[in-house]
Amino acid sequence: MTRTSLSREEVLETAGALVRQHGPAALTMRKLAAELGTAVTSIYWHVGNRESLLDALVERTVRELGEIRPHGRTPAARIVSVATALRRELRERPHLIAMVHERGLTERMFLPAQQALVHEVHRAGLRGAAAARVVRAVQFQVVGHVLVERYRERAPAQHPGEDELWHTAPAEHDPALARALARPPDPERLFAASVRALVDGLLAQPR
Amino acid sequence: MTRTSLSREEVLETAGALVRQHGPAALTMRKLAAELGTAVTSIYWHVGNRESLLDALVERTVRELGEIRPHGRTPAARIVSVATALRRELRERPHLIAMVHERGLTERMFLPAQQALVHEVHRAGLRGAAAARVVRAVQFQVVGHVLVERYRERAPAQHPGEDELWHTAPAEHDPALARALARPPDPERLFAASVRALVDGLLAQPR
DNA sequence: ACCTGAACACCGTTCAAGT
DNA sequence: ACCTGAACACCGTTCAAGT
Repeated sequence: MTRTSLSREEVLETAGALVRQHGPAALTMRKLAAELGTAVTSIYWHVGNRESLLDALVERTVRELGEIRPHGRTPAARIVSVATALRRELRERPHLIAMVHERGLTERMFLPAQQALVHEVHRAGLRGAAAARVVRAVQFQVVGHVLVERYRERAPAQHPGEDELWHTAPAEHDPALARALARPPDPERLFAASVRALVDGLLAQPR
Repeated sequence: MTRTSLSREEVLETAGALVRQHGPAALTMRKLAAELGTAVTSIYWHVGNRESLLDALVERTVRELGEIRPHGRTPAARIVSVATALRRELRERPHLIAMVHERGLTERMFLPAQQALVHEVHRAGLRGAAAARVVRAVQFQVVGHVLVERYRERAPAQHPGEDELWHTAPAEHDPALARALARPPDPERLFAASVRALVDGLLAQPR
């Protein structure tokens, strides 16, 4: 059983599918070769080695990140809409962030959202270093939040029997607070509220 | 050359040192055995396997996390001081966060700071779900920020020749903004400003 | 230009055998 | 109770040999 000749494109395609489904750790050269129906060593001819294969994969995924169109009336609302859109883009590619960071492409990944943010922050009347600060703060906030969210999702059981631990200090006298903290957070709402607060706070700060 | 009999304690100690210096990926059972001067298989008798060795390491590090004492005058300042202290604790254990998350111990790691935060948020006059939201938002903010910071530090070159990419849109007419964004951010100051803005925004939100 | 299998140096883990 | 080496199934990568 022979197969049509292998191409770099096909290697990337198949590797990408494996990463999307099972994460980068599950991408072994041998499994990839099996999937492709070739000898392991053929892959090396096309993509060099595992590391540069992943590099190429990340490159391509980053390029895929769509342009971001803000919407909303107030400057704050428009900035929040950019954050929300960025979060969605990142969550659609669950393995991207970590891979991007490991390769030093964080700034590059930030770009589409950054341009939109710069525009909106400018519209909000901020200039220079103050404007840059807002842009950066929002970027860090979004990426950080998505990272924590993803970690929490992958995590098993979470909070092993820590209900008891809550019965301390002020939480005792505020059962609604204790209950709220015992429940797992709703990341979507938490994200919206946090970004909103961050942006409000930043725009209110002295310049 | 024989050695005094191995103990679980000694295995954890040595493994911990290796992880602190070179990260969890560098901890191989064989290197650890070499370090300890025993056969690889001896380790298995004491700690089961690599995974439970790492579990134990994380357990112990989480327990090490110190209590957090807020300071400052205003409620906002005190909450920010908790965030800052938590950030410091986490940065002192650079490999902890990822390992904690992978093991579903996020909530546990949050605990010391959480208790302090609950107390301060209560003092600020918040109750119930609104208080919980502030606590969670600050926790996510801190952990997320530290994660992004760490990724950036480990990253190589960062922003490969993207100065040009900046010469677009509004940045063109605001050279101070363009310059500020071209420079790598100062994470310490960015963190302080972000947390401050977040807390201000949260405390100002309608309840 | 492209593909191959053999071989090397590394992993984590199991197991029967030692004391 | 504790330690050992041999062995197994996996890695990524190199290389000489094929077409």
